[in-house]
Amino acid sequence: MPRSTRAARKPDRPYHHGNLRRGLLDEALATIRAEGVEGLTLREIGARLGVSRTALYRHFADKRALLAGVATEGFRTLRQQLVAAWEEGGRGRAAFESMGAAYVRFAVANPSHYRVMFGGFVNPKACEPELTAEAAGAFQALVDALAALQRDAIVRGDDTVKMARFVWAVVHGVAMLGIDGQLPEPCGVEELMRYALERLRTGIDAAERASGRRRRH
Amino acid sequence: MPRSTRAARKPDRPYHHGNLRRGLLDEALATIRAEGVEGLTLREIGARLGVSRTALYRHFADKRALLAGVATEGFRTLRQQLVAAWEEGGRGRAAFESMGAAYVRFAVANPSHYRVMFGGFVNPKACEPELTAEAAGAFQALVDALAALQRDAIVRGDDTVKMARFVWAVVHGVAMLGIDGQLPEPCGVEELMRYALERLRTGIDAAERASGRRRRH
DNA sequence: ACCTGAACACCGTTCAAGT
DNA sequence: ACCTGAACACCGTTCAAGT
Repeated sequence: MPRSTRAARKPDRPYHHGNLRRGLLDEALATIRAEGVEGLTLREIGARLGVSRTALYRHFADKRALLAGVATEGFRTLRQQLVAAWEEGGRGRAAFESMGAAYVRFAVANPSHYRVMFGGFVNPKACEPELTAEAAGAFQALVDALAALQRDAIVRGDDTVKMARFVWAVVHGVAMLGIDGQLPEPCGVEELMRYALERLRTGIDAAERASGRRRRH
Repeated sequence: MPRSTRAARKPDRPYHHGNLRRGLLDEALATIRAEGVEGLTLREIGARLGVSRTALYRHFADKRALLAGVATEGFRTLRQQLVAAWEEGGRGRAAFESMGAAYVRFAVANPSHYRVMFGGFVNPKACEPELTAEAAGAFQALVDALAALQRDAIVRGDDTVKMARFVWAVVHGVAMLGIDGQLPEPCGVEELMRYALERLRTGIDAAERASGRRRRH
């Protein structure tokens, strides 16, 4: 009876499944979220979608390519959350720190997904251009924000990319240790992030630079 | 003919292989180093040691336990290199920065080993007490050094563990990004580490604290 | 105590065949 | 074009049996 909803469309495609690629990515992410990367099997996600276990190979070269797809979407979501934090925070220093908090929050809220993005399951050699582009996009959000702060002389005038990589390393380090369970109370991931932002601030403030220069001579 | 070298010992142990546990750990690490963690198979390391592929289960509960053993030895080596850098550097601020460099150098020189230690292959729940202890020992080297710097009023008087975790996050973040190939030139892992140490310094110097306080009011 | 060999239940991937 | 089903070469792990 719901046949009528299809009547207006093109002639029945006997095998379709709407968008199998989309379904595979969603199901893979759901499984990873629930059981971790090591719990992901192509056979089970095929079964869960009511599809042969080899149907996947029409949409992905192999399992690694599927994981690369999951990682790609992770970088996209991360970038969106970073940009949202930056803009909603008012594009100033407070907004920048809000970005850092958002970064760590994403990682802690999606530990398995984050691990797919950074755990070495996908190598960033040029093989996956979409993944490379999306990862670069997320990093660019950080660079853009930092450049804006530099324009207003809020942070040091160092090489922007270098400074951005440093900030990235800090939040990535906090996130990774948190995910690994290496930050038991007291001083869990949230308190450490708060502290890291404080230390980061006095480490990159433009005002600090002048007084640092003066003291050193 | 080399039978005589065994004559002086206890009666022949027909199955021995010296210390199979030791051999398994060495062979596992060699394989991981050469082919990555995902290239490690119990069958092959058994074959390489001229031993049945189930002999391993006399010494390790399962594959995870073997990996935990490899990780444990990684933390031991890391601690030794950190302590060596600290002591040979003269136990001062320069020595502390030398420790940071040694940390990143270890990770970059042994990427696959480092990933076994931090890649989520072993979970730090109380299941592996030896691993937990060795990881804590490596971290303690950092805490001890920081405490010494605090005693000489070289760095801020903040909670030592919190400060140590922050420094750990920084070097861990730099190391991880470097291993993942996320730090292409310019500004590779070495230059970033140099920059990170600079920013870290003006972030934790005791002198900075006073001037920071003054400026804020 | 330590090791073996066969067996079990799984896996990713290939490929000829179907619609 | 897209999907299937059988088959292949692998895997970690168990367990009764050997010495």
